[in-house]
Amino acid sequence: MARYNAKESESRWQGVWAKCNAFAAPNDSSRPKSYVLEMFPYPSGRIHMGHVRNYTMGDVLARFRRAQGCNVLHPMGWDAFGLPAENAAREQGIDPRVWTAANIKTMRGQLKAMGLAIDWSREFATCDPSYYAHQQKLFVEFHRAGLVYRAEADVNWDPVDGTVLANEQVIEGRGWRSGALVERRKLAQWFFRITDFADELLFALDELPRWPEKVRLMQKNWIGRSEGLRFAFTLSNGESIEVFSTRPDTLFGASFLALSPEHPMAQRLSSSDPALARFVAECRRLGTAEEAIETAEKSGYDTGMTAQHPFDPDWKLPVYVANFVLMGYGTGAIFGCPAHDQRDLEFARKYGLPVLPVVVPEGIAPQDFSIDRESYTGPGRIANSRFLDGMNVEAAKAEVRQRLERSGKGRAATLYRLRDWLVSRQRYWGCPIPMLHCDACGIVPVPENELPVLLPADARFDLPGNPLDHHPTWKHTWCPRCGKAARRDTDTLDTFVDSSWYFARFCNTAAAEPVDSTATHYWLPVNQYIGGIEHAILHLLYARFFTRALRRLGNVEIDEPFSGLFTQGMVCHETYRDANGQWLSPDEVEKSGGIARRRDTGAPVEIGPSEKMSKSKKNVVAPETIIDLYGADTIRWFMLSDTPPERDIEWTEAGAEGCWRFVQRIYRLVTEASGLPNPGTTNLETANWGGGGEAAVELRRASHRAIAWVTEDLEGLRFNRAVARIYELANAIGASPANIDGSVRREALEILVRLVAPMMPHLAESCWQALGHTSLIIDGAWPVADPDLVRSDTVTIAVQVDGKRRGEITIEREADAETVRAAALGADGVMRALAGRVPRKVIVVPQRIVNVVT
RNA sequence: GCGGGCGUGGCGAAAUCGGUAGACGCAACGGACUUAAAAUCCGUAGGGCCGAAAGGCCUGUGCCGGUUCAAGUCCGGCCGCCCGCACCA
Repeated sequence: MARYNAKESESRWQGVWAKCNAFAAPNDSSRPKSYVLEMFPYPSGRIHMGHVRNYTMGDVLARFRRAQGCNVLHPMGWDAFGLPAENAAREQGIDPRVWTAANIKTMRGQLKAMGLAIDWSREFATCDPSYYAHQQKLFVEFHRAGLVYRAEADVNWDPVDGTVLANEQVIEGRGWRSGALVERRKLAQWFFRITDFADELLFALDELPRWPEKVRLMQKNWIGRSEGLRFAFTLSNGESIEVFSTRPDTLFGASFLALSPEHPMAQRLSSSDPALARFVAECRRLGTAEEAIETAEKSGYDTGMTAQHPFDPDWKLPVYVANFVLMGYGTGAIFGCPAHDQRDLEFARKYGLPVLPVVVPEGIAPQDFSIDRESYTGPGRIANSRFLDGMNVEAAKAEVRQRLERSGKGRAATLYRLRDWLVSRQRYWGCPIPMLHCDACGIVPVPENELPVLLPADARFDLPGNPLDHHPTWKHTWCPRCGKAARRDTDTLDTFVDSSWYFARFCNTAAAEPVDSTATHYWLPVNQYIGGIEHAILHLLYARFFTRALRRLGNVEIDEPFSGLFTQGMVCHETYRDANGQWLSPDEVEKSGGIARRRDTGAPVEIGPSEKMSKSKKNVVAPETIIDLYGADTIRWFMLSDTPPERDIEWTEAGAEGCWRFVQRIYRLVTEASGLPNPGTTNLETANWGGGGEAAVELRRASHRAIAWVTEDLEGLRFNRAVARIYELANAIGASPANIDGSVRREALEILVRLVAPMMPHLAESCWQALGHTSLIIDGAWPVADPDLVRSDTVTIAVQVDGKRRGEITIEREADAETVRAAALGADGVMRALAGRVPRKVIVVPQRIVNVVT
């Protein structure tokens, strides 16, 4: 019996596909287009199981769409700028270009070994000057359009990576990459005006039905839109201070004003008030230790000043500097209404300030309502508020707004949590910012005919700091406006800029312009984007912004880059530790009967929980090892089986073996089938139904049901269910009688092979050939189910007595209710359960169930 | 604290328009083939009870309660786990 030789088959078919350029996508076609994209990889060195899962899912979809007759764009590239290359240069003295190119070479080979249906002619790396040149053009265009600006701001400084970071890149007070505690610094930096699009980016989330709810919600929260009122209080020293509030309806419940310790006025006052200066310094100290924020008690410093209530000049409120007021949000100053804000309440209790409820829940008399430890933030009627009394919250908000606007003290305002995107990085291995600093002319963009600004090839990495900055000559140039000496900007762009438009460049990688509008008009938006949830905010928000910016500049016509988004789960594995608590890798461990031992010494090993594969816990399995052992189809099949794609999957050796057995099983079913008519000569009308006739019909039904189910499951990216359906069909074929009609068996086998093809493409080609075909299965159409075979003429339904299953009946699908009722009452188990009792009621749900109620 | 998601066999999971719970896979067990092993094939299987068997009965989807002829699915209240944001005015 011939075993399937995966290694031979896979390299052979990969060669055949490459030779006929099978996956090259023309930029125009009469076929409908489908753009399938997985998040492109960072060339870290080797592909890992996460990549395998990601690219397998995308590949199944790309091949499925291709079989359905689409012109499919499925490209691959490299997110190739970034710190690891620069760190390698520092640690090993390797040129980042060389390091990156070597990694790409290795990883490209590994991806090709997976048999991905990729148009490799479109491949590029973001570190290619031919890519970043266009990015520099876009930067200059953005600058001209006012979408880029330079500003001095309090920024996040990552002391380990030695660079600033955007807000999105600070996770729990730490740098997203280094994990170092982020410090605040005041620096002049470049920003993208993403806040210009805050409303668009927020509201358009509702028009992305094929995005996960979770991601949309995360983006919504990140943008953090709140509507309210900005208005001023007059202080006892004659100055005025502006606050922002979403609850102007509670203005008569105010009992204090509070400024952020970083507020300019607090800073100024502290210069003549040493006690305040000490308080501000203390807040700053605690502020950076992020763990402290969580538990930090509210505290404040009474400035001794008072503020006039906007509606009553005789009502004076104390003015504090308080540790819980943030300078980075709103105006850095608030009015405190303790009864209706928990933070204000805690503050008021500590300093003995009044707590006056002004919103009273419906049905409670104002005098019966008081606040103890919990503030009240629900709806209700306004009380204790003069002209607002009796109104509901919304009406009171509107009334306060109108009065303050009329008196010129305030105006409606919408605030966002979202900040502009800081894109400067004090690093070498990135896209140079094409800007010059001239003492006479100020900031001057590099003229287009001098682009690209190339990275110097002779940078030194043995000095601390930014290599571009301490390069002896690179930054010195001449100002294109006045001709005098000027300095290049020595910062490079955040690498998230590189990945914010690569999907548009894929549409035409040879275009003279950054974005070919004809090609993007044809291909964009991406029909299905697939990647990890870790980019829910970062990359996906930036790419959405970039697309809108490109549209504003006339480069693209769409608002949203990705009409469908799928976030796949991680790949996990059991963890192992020896008696000393040292982590062990799976290949150092031998398992039998649930007990694990060291392979070398036989010493016992403790099996830990399954966690995301990571080098630190050594629970990694290298994809190339598995491909080498079983082939790409086996690893692909594993990634699709059992676990829903959005959940974390656990890699197990036993599961991989099971997949390998199935590969062999399919091959055996195909190669051991006998009595098959030649391809194209089957005749299902005149098939010989004698002998195994009933079985033949059953097999045809199983085959066509499989088509219907697998098609539906692939449409919904429910790969695990599609896999289960394919197992069922294989089981049905295996269980069918040996003498079954050859035409029927051929039909079943061909359907099986075609359904398997997007998932295990090499095996499918080999089987297709073994079935006598000379064409490639990748050129075959997706099978279509015969509806008459999908639905059978009879149905088997359960019969319940008082809600408990007591029997089942098989009956004509279209039988009327009376017939079903009679059959149900006559069923064995039903008669027994009734034991002569007369049913009170019989509920018949056609084609589903019968329930007999006594 | 706020927001979201999830709790189903030994394990991954199906069943979401309320209608036979556990499809399919992994692991396990029994058997066949084999000198033996591998590979393969057949069979068993939520738990419990009755029965020689065929089969039957009870019970079961985190817990408590409700709606319904019927609840894994809907509603109310708990418990547990995971994720995101976190003093955002």
